[in-house]
Amino acid sequence: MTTPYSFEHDAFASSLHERFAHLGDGAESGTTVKVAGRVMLLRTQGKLAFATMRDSSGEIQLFALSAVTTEFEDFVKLHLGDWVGVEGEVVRTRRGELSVKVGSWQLLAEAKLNFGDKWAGISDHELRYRHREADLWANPESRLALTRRSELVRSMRQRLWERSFTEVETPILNGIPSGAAARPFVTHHNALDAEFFLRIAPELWLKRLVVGGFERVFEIGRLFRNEGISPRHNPEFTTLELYAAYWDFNDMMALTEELVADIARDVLGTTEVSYQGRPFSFAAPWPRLSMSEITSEKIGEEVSVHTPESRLHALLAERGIALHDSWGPGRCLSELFEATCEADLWNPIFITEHPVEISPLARRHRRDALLTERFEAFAVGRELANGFSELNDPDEQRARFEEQARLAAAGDDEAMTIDHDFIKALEWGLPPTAGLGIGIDRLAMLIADVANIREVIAFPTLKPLRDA
RNA sequence: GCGCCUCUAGCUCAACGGCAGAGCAAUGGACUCUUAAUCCACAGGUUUCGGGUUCGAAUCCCGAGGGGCGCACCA
Repeated sequence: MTTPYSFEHDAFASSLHERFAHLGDGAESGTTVKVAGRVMLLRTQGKLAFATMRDSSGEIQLFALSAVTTEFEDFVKLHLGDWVGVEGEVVRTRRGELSVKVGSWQLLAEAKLNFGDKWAGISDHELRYRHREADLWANPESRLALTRRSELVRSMRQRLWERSFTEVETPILNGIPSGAAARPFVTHHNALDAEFFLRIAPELWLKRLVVGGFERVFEIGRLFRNEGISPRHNPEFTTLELYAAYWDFNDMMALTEELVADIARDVLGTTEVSYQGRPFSFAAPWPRLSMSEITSEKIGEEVSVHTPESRLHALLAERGIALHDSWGPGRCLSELFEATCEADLWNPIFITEHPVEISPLARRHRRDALLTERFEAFAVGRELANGFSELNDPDEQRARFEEQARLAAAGDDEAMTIDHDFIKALEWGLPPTAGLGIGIDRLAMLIADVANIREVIAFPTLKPLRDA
């Protein structure tokens, strides 16, 4: 069967429900519209037929009558899932359902596969993720989650543009993986006969743009980390990273909480929501506690990077955490925090003043040289954002990289690689600058109220099927 | 990478050591206001794959593969 190359439609389901809300039962509007979408349900009744048609906006009933509808015999043979274009009058049936009384209609495309049980939909996770196109039609909440994500990103861009940030794009193929501590994916460029790494963070490139004079830049883009997959981890994921010249980490925390609360209001209309059945608030300001403060409070004794290492080791041992040779007091404190506090941080909170030992790109704290002016925002027990006053001293950055190289030599396969081009950039002068990173997928999970990161990724990474 | 759970018709699920079933979808038919329409009829399967135990395996055991959850890694 030949189907048309185009169909000119002039109405959406949801707009019809708005425009004709006051049309009485059994009344005819006198208005003819053209709508298009997929047949989701079909009820035939002799010389009448009722179809529920869904488009991107919602659903509208199609009311076909043998006396009115062209090719009525074919209409009643439509399959669930078929795409149709319909021209007809807007009416409300005697039973009160707003409908398009089908005059002429066209089959736009046939669905040769069905979309699952018309009541239960598709619940098999594997089928849903491998064939999201079917999931999206069978399960409206799947489409809603991806729509929320789209609205989130749109809001984020608008809110950053409003604040004079410039959106940029930086390389995904990198000669060295830099800007974070993570295992990279490796690929190969044939013509250059060179090894490339998919980026694990855009951080160093973005700071080079600040050196170049972009005082406020941001990038929303895909990162790739060669790590385990879990309900909260996809190997490719999306982050916002931004940098603002002349700001410090306090300024950046203020932006973070405002930005996220604004996004919640833009997308959901409120900052007060629930996540997985539990109340949750995006409202700013968010509490601020240093890593040392919250950990001390939690374990009931004062701990910090100045605590004797023997005591830190004992506290770790009490909690069954295996100590690694390379861990100094900073790493020990961080491990203690993660083990005792992180999972309980439900509403957004800033944890600040991370040890310099675990923050090779952050500037030393102005009041304590063992700490940095860094913050992480946590929500629902997970890290939501990370930011700091940027280290802008090239000599110290070189020394920090060299320390990372020592860790790598000692067997830490996630220690940062030394980036000489970045050090050179700092030698041209990076003004005082603060940076921020927010995991878009993680934030989308909160906004969409879903438990698995795959729900907010259209096509999440799955193990390829292979022949036995 | 490790542990636990899981895989039955296109979809949602039964059967849990004794003939592999239902609803929906599909197919044929009835029906002029349906709402997961209803009714009648018909069809649909190497029970993910490969071994094993047994008189007999969807069911028990071993292995492989996919998926879910937890741990590890991490955001």
